Amino acid sequence: MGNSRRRGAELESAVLAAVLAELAERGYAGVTYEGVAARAATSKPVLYRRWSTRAEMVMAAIIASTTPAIAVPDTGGLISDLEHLLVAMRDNFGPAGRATMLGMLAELDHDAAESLREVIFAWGAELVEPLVGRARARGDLGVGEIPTGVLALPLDLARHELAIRGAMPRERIVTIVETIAVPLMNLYSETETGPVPAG
Amino acid sequence: MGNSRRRGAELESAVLAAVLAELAERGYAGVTYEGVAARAATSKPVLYRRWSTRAEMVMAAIIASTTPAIAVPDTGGLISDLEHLLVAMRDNFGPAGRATMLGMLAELDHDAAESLREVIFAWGAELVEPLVGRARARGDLGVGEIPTGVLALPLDLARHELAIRGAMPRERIVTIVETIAVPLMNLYSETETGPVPAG
DNA sequence: CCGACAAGAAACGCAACGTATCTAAGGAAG
DNA sequence: CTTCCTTAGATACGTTGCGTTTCTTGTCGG
Repeated sequence: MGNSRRRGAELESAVLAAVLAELAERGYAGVTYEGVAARAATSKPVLYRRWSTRAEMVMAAIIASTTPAIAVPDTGGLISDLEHLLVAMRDNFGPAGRATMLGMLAELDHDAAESLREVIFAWGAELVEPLVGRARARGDLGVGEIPTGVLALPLDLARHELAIRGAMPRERIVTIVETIAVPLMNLYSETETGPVPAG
Repeated sequence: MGNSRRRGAELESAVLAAVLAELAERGYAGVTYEGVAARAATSKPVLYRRWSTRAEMVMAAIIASTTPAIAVPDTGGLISDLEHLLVAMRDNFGPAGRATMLGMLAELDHDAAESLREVIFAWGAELVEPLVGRARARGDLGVGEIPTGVLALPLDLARHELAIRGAMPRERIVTIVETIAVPLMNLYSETETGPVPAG
C-alpha cells in the first residue's frame, strides 16, 4: 500500500515535532504517548523504544528546539540593558513554558533533571557579563571583580519570579535591577577587596 | 454492622490526614483519589463532593497542616542568624515537599495557586525583619531604611535554589548571605537616601 | 537478492479517572 | 418516638492512558 516507512533521524524529528505540537496545543499535562504517537502517525512502541518516561520524551523535544541565547542590544546604560534582558527572558518564557518546566522538575528526580537544568540555566551569568563589560567600557562601573553569584543574581531572581510567583511585572523588573543588582555590582566594582559585611 | 459513620469536620480531617499519609508514602505524583479514599476508609464521591481536582485536595491538606513560622534564635550576629534561617528553611523543605510544591504549581493555574503561594511565601521578609532589628540594636547595621525587596532577597534566592536547582549546599548559603544579602543591607542601612546606581 | 533490524499495527491487563445510582445512617424538627 | 432530609458510603460504569507483548512487513546494508 501507499507506504513509506520513516526511520532513524527522520522518524525521530517527526516525533519530536509532534511532541512540541502536543505541548503547544494541550499543555504539558496533556502530552501523552498515545497522543504523540497518533499525531506523528506512528505507534507507541516506537516512542517507548526511545524514551521510557514522558518527561524524557518532552525534554528531548525541548532540547532539540532550543534556540541559541539572545544578544541584548546596547541601549546605552547598564540598567536599561539589564531590564531589556529580563523582559526578553520573560517573553521567552510564556505560561506554557512555565508549566512545562515545573511539571518536568516535579516528575524528574534530581539527577535526571540535570539536562533540563542546563536549558533553564542557559539564561545565566554569561548573558550578564557582556552588559557589565560594556558598562565598564563606558566608565559606569569600576574595575573591581564582581562575584559570579552577583552576576547571576538578576537572572536567578527572574527565574524565581517567573517559576514560583508566576509573573514578573515591569515594576518587579525595575526593583531587581535598580534596587538590588546594580547597587551590588557598583559596590563590588568600586572596591579592590570587596565589602566587609557586618556580623 | 459495626458502623459509625463519620460526618462533616470529623470525616474531613480524617480524609486530609489520609492525603498527608499518601503524600509522605507515595509522593505527590502517587496521590490518587482512589488511594486516599481507600486509606481514609471512605469512597470517591465523598472526595469529589469536596475537591474537584487532586491539586485542590492536596492543597487543603497542606494548609490544614501548616505549622506557624519559626523563630530564629539570636546567634549573636546577622550573618549567622541569616544562615540559621536558611538552614531551617532547607530542612523544612525536604525533597518530598519540593516535588509536591512543583507539582501543584504546575497543575494549578495562576489564580488557583494563590493560596499555595501564601504558604510558600510564609517564609518571607517578615522572618528577616526581626534579625535585622537585632543587628541594628547591636550596632552592626545603621538606621537607613532597607527596601522590602532586599529584606526578601535571602529567602527569594533560597526558594530559587531549593525549587529549581533542587539543593542548597552550605557554600551556596554562605554566598547568598555574605556576598549578596548582607552587603546590600549594609549599603542601604548606612545611607539616608539610598545608593544612586550607575547607568 | 537476502537477511537483519526496526517500524508499525493490534491487542493485552492494569490503574485511575470522573460520574451515576442506590442504600442507609444519623442529625434536626415536630 | 417518628419523620424527614442531608450526606456517607458502596458499587459499578465507560473512558483514557499506561506500559508491554506479539506479530507482520517495509527497507537498508551487504
